[in-house]
Amino acid sequence: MLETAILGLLNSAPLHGYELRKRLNLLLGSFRAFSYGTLYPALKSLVARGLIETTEREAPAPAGRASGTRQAGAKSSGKAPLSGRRGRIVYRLTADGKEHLQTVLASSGPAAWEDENFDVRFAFFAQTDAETRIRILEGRRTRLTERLEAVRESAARTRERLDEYTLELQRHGLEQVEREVRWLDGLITTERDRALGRARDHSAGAQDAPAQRNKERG
Amino acid sequence: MLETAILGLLNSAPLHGYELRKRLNLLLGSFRAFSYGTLYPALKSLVARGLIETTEREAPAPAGRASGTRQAGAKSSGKAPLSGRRGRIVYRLTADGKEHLQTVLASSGPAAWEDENFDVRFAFFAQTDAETRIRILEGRRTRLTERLEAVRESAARTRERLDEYTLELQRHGLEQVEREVRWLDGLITTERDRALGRARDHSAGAQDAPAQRNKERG
DNA sequence: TCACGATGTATCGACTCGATACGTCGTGAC
DNA sequence: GTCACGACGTATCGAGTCGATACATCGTGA
Repeated sequence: MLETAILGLLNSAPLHGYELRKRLNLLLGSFRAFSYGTLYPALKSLVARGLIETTEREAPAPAGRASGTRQAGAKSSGKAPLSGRRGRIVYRLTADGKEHLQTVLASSGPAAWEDENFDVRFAFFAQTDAETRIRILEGRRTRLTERLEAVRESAARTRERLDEYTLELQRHGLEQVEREVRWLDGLITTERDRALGRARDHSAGAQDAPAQRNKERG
Repeated sequence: MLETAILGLLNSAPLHGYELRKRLNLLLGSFRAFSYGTLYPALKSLVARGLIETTEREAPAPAGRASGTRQAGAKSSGKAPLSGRRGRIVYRLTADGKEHLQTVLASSGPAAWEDENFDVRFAFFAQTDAETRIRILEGRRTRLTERLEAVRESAARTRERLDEYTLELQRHGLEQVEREVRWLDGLITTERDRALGRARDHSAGAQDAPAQRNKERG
């Protein structure tokens, strides 16, 4: 799923690795944080498969012996030769990459709503059509409800022999998941309303409020 | 941290791998789920370091050639020779293991409140003394507050160029962490009250209510 | 009788993280 | 002036982890 995130970000603008990682971790907020040990191999793989390409703008290396020991002395070549710091490697989507991204963003199978994928898919909902959005949200909701059920049942079978702290940990975990389900409910409702409003009456373009109208649901 | 969880569970009773994993995943609830690919190497390492030992009760292998190809034919040796299914490998804490576990449970350094350790430490709070519990809860709280601050600041610097869904994802992530902080607040309060009550007045043993009195703080 | 699922031990490949290395550049303390 | 420090920037390594899988036993029920 890192790959999808990379493609999604590069779809807006070409970026180099460092910036890519910053935006990635901003995008996913407090959910996940990818490290360079994950990012660079993924970039390499994407290049190898022709989905992205490197465009070495602002590279100070003249030609040949690119990453050699490059003797000191290039320091005096004036400051800011183009505009950036140093030879960064800027990545850009290829035509294949764009196509692949569209395919992925249009998919709404089980893979889209598993733990490790959902937040990335959600982050690019703006590039996903409404039907797919709803299907993914509903799939995610079902997935969480199932898990809730499994944990509850499993806990019911072994309740008596757990100490208070373990119990509290379980209670808190369940509560977090329940809250997540309610969050999804709000999003689904908003999406449905939007879809209906758009279909039924699209002349009065006033109530086009975005998806976070579900703030004050205690 | 898997190791601490294993030692903590084996401190109550000797267990075999399969049962250990079940309890592990019940213990950590919806937080984490360790797989066998993690569990068995960890067990092996613990045995090698002398913190746990195997006691092969209920083993059908007679002697020698223990894990050899064991020809079919042992099937007719009567059902339920002892009580269990098959030769399981039961693990048990050694004296060194008990000592090590006590040392770990008494520690309250930064390692105790990081993401990957906190829930395991919390799950064994019943075996941890009150002072350590409070220190870990407060450390965890500080950690989360710092992260909250960092994400908020980082988001403030780049707010304008994010679409509604990304924004909503961030908002939701922040809210989850805020809720976690409030949960910790409730636990810390409860722990402080308990410590005070125990010190000031320990004759009226009626109000010894456990730690989940913070349910209806919404 | 025999397929299936629960129980049980064990490993492999792929992925990810955190630490680290190496290097450039701007800034501010002294 | 210089030089330490931190931001920027690319890259890899070891350790830990997951999911899938393999293999084997046993009870149950079609």
